[in-house]
Amino acid sequence: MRPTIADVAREAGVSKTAVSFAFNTPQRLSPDTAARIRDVAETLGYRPHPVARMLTQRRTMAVGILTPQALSVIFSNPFFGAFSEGCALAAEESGYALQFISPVHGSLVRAIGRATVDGVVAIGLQDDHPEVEQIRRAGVPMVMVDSSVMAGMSSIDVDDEAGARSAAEHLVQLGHREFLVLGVEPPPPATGLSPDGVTGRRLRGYRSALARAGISLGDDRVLVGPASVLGGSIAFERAWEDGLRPTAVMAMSDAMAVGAMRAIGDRGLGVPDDVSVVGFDDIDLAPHTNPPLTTVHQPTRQKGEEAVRLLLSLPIRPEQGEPIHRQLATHLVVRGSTARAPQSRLEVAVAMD
Amino acid sequence: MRPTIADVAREAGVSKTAVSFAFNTPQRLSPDTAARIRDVAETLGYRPHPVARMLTQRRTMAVGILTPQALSVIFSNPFFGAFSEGCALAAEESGYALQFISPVHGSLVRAIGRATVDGVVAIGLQDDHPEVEQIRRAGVPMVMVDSSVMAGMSSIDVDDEAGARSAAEHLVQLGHREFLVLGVEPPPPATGLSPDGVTGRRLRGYRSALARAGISLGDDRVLVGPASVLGGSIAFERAWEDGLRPTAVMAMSDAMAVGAMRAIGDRGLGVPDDVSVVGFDDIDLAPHTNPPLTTVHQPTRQKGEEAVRLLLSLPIRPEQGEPIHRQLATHLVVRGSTARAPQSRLEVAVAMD
DNA sequence: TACATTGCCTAAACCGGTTTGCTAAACCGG
DNA sequence: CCGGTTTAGCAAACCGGTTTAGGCAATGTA
Repeated sequence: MRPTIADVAREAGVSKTAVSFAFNTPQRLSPDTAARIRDVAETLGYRPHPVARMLTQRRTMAVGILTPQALSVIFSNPFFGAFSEGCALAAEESGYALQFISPVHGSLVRAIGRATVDGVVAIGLQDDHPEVEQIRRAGVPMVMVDSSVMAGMSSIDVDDEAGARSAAEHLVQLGHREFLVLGVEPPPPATGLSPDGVTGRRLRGYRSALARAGISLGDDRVLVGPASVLGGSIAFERAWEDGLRPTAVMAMSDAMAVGAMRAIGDRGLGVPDDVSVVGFDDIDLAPHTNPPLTTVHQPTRQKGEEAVRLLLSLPIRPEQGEPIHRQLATHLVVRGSTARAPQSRLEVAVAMD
Repeated sequence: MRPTIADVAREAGVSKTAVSFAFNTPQRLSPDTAARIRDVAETLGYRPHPVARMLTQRRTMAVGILTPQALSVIFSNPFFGAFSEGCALAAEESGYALQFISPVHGSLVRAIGRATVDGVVAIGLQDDHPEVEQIRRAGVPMVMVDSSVMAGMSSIDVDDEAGARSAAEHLVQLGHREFLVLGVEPPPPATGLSPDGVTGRRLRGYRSALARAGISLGDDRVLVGPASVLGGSIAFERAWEDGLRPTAVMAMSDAMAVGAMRAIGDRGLGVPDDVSVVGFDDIDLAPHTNPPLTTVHQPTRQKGEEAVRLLLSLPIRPEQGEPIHRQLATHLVVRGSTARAPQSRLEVAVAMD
């Protein structure tokens, strides 16, 4: 049986209070009493029970990272890894632990109900997510990342639209006219593509750059899928089977971009000679893909860091104080996966055989 | 103020017990009483306090993943991402949450002391880690992953030695004689390289294959560094500056292998024409690096899954029952980063200019 | 009619700590 | 030697739930 504070008190011949003091405010005890209590505790192998501590102190010293997707889906997404790293950095430097909150049996509300955290960083939650309102009512301080701006909630974002625009401009300048967009699919409970979500914002960026060049991007040229290598290659395959023959692919995640490159290669085409590909995120491995990936850089780690820092600076009572919104910059990084558009569609067709 | 069970009880005109029943064992209440209590709770916005619940039920429904490294270091390691994914899969299917436990101010014991988990999966803990004994005494059920076998502790491992051996054999068959090993550095508190740790086991594998070919691998040809792209390139640079001119690099992590390939490229050499590189792990992106990485595959996700499953099947009292050890297989995956050794050392020297 | 059973609900103890309010002894200057 | 201040430590209340051990009617049984 794990020893409790009462065991230590009995063994040391003092009150529970004294034992508590010995650990938390030793200066309220005579030095030798404190030392004796610590000794007894040590030999008994006593450690204050963290849960009991949380209950009385009314804080957990943990921040939660809430995602609408199952953890088993997102952990190997390098973007999420980098984001978590940033969160961890800021949390650790303030002595906070990190807890991941993901849907329990599909319910985020239930998950948040059983989470023992002092605050929550929510990433990728769509505003039309049916549970946001309930989550907000939970009364936990919260920072939204990569969501649409919500009333009363602080947020951290990046300039998705500008980033996407620069990607599309780059391709337009290279002479491309036939585009395919691979979007990140919102998790199940969402009904569709919110124009204010990340996917919507990036799409707007792509479209505005293309429009300026007189190109209109039909909805049939926008495919969505999970943000993974597999998701990217499946989406490209589907587009191909639908008869689309793009010379340029704009993926909203580097993982999808890599998947697209693979699918393109499987079709016997070359990147960037036959098809150009540009990603989004600029993950650590982007410079080392084959070919090196042209992509929109976003400060992913910094995003995590700032989110947690902002969260920890928030007042305890969420109602108080104005929400703070912060937007970080993005920029295009040109590497080897983009090149001039092939001379004619014919060439592409020939290359296919 | 967050409503408590007492508030609901008062409002509904029943006892706290009744409210508790309404949520946990409604069949002990008349249907309409239960319904009325739930209604009141709903309008008050009551949710049972998770910490209080943990305290009375003596369980947290969470499993901890313990790493000797700071989270801000490992989250963007794709290997760890995949491992976590496996853990998350097994945890989620049993309704458990996942918590990450990393050193607090350098102390793992302190970290484990404040962790509210029902069990721990410890990954990469060296047996000579000064705190293992204390951790064990914490009395939490625990499964060790990628550690040396410890008395009384269940464990999940992969066949590191065989994997490493197959990598070295492959290179020997390609005619290589000059090797460089890039090892994974154990985290700070460890004193040195334990022969029983992962690094030690893999090293043994490399050496045994080389020895069979009459090649001895001196300690000066084994460099260690952090398991990251940067760690790999720095380690290779150091070796090069020390005058080493290997034709084959064996890295104990894919991230390091990628870093080495980059450093090799920076020196004006080509992979695999001038230098062959083989990694370890087979991360998702390994097929998509430039060139595609030859590497030792290990079932990383499965390792996480099995670790959590084993943990959850363990008896509550750690002393009871025989510890279970399980070893998963590894195998070499040959891709494009390895080739026949260059004809002579001279060629390499020429290529340098 | 007396007695056991069942259904519904409660008071109080408990989980393992922290915090508040207080007391008794030691200490202090005058 | 006295009143006032520290110092050292304690008992009890508290955090917010769950669980145990009944209590009280209504129902079933002899």
